[in-house]
Amino acid sequence: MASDFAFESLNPAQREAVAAQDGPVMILAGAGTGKTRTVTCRIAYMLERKIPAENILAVTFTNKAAAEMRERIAGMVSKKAAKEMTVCTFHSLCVRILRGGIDKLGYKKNFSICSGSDQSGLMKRLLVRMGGKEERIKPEAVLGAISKAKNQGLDPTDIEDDFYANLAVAYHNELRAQNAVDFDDLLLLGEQVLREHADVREHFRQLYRRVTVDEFQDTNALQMKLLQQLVGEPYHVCVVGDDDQSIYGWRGAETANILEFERFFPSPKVIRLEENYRSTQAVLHTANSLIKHNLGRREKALRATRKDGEKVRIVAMPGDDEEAEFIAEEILAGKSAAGRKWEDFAILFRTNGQSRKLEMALRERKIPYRMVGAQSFYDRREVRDVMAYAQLMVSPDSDVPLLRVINAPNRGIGNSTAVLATEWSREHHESVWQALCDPEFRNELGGKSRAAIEAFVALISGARNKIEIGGANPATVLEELINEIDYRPWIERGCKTQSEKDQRREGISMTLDDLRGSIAKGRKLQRWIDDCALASDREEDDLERKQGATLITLHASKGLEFPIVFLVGLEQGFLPHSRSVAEGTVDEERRLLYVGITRAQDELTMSYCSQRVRYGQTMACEPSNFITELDDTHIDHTSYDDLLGAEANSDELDNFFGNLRGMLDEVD
DNA sequence: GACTAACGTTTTTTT
DNA sequence: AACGTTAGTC
Repeated sequence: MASDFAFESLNPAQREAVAAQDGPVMILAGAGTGKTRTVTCRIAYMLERKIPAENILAVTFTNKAAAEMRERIAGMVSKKAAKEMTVCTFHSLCVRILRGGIDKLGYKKNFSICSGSDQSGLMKRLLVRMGGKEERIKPEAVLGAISKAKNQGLDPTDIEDDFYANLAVAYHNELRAQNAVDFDDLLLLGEQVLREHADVREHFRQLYRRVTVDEFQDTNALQMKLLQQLVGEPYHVCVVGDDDQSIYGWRGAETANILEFERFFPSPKVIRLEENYRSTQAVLHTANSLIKHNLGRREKALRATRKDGEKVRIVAMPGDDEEAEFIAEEILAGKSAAGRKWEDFAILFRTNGQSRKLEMALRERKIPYRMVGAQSFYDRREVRDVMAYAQLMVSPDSDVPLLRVINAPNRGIGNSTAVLATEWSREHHESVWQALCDPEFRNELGGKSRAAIEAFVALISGARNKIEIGGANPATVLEELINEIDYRPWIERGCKTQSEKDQRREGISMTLDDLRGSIAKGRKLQRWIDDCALASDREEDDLERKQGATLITLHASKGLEFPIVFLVGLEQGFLPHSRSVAEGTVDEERRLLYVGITRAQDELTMSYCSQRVRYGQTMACEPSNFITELDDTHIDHTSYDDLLGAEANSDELDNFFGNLRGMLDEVD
């Protein structure tokens, strides 16, 4: 037997999971049952058994989760082994597969990945071209429909709405012409190349002999197909998940994958982890009483290993201002009275828009906090622009980045010229870049535009030559280019506040530094661009560096835990969200709340408001129906007013609520 | 083509 | 309330 680094600290079910190394394995791991620990131990044990690290693949849901898992394994076994394993998302796995074999599908190997605002920009142009502008269709709506179809394994031309189907075709052709793919194409083409090319398939099956898939409840039909291609006999595949925590149905996730796993991978060993180590009995009981209301789930007996603990509080708030103030004061009080760290507190909400008042309340009290989510770093304008220039260094024929920066900063190539160039490129079946280089096209233009275009072409070509012919460091070349075009002054001119300016400047330098670091590690420019496109993860370093209370959406909170949790906005329309009510997906909202509740280790406070400001207007709110579904055994129902009255005797709080009243009066 | 002012829209969740 | 888009002006 191996030197059991962890065996003795595991419970019997966890031990069984670690020991079950061969053939298909399904681990059904309820919230807080030590899932990550079990999975990392299981992989560490593989390494212990001298399975070569390069044969191990672990697929996670986010890049951050991948980094974490790798780190934890590194802590248990050798750093070297952890480095040699493949731990990544389905999407980055597919990039890996496609960088080697996409030419088999008729793409050039230097394909680019179109994501985020570039994708919306492309769709927006298509809407204009195809006359969908009058109907005020949102590009994101079309992209969403296309994405959904692709992930369900449908052809986008099958989309019900004819106009959408046409747009889907145009969108696909456009990407195809640019040798570009979107996120969904990565999976689609990855699966296709494995399915159609036995040599590629065998290569990867030989390479990844041991596959683990985390957060399996969030995989969709397409990812399941991919997994089937990737895993051959004798099916050393392990999936880990919890159907109660499936919250990505809107992205095509199918809990059916959990139920159907055994159909694809015969007679799997099924192991249940049901002992919850995270939460108090009060929290867990409350969570269980809620999730019970979902039909068609795998019944689970989640057992608390901890004592009852503090009662769960449900607080009725007059409005969202009071809610924010109350929580901020609670954090302040909890920090000093109970000796908690800022990091012990988390505030969970349904939509990103709900964070603003909370942020303000925290900032007023100088409570440090970190916002997880919100706008992705990589979708910030200046970052996108810099990356677009980087991409032009690699492949100037990519229209999307080219059109993005053709006039950023302003260089005298306005919209009308850009449209002319695009049309010319379409007529001549070439890229926009090629059109710009074409003397015939230039002759069509006025002298001013022509000179501007010639300068632009010279700029990009010059930079490309420095890298390709001169062998210069791409990071240096890009930095010089950014300086040469006076990008910084231009972007700063559009800023209203100083902090905005600082932010932009920081974004630019962080991007350039990141590239420099990546190049220093010996990576190619293309690789860096790929990593950025896939890492829609937030500023990871920033996240780890920054200390403080956590503000986070319910979705992003999955997999995390906090000693003290505030869950706000339990109102009809927010939780469940009105859209989910309309679409008949309230079950998923219930799971979302379940995920939120089970994040709490020691204390949980949920709140709802009678009114809330939306679109600058005050609106009345009803308490969420979910509240009535909860079992009250461990719940303390109170209201803002109750707490005001009850705490009136306490000196330190007296002041606070006095102040609060004062503020309210001012508002009124 | 660039800049400004008025207008209208917005808020689900993310690889 | 705040942001992005659009129309109108120089």
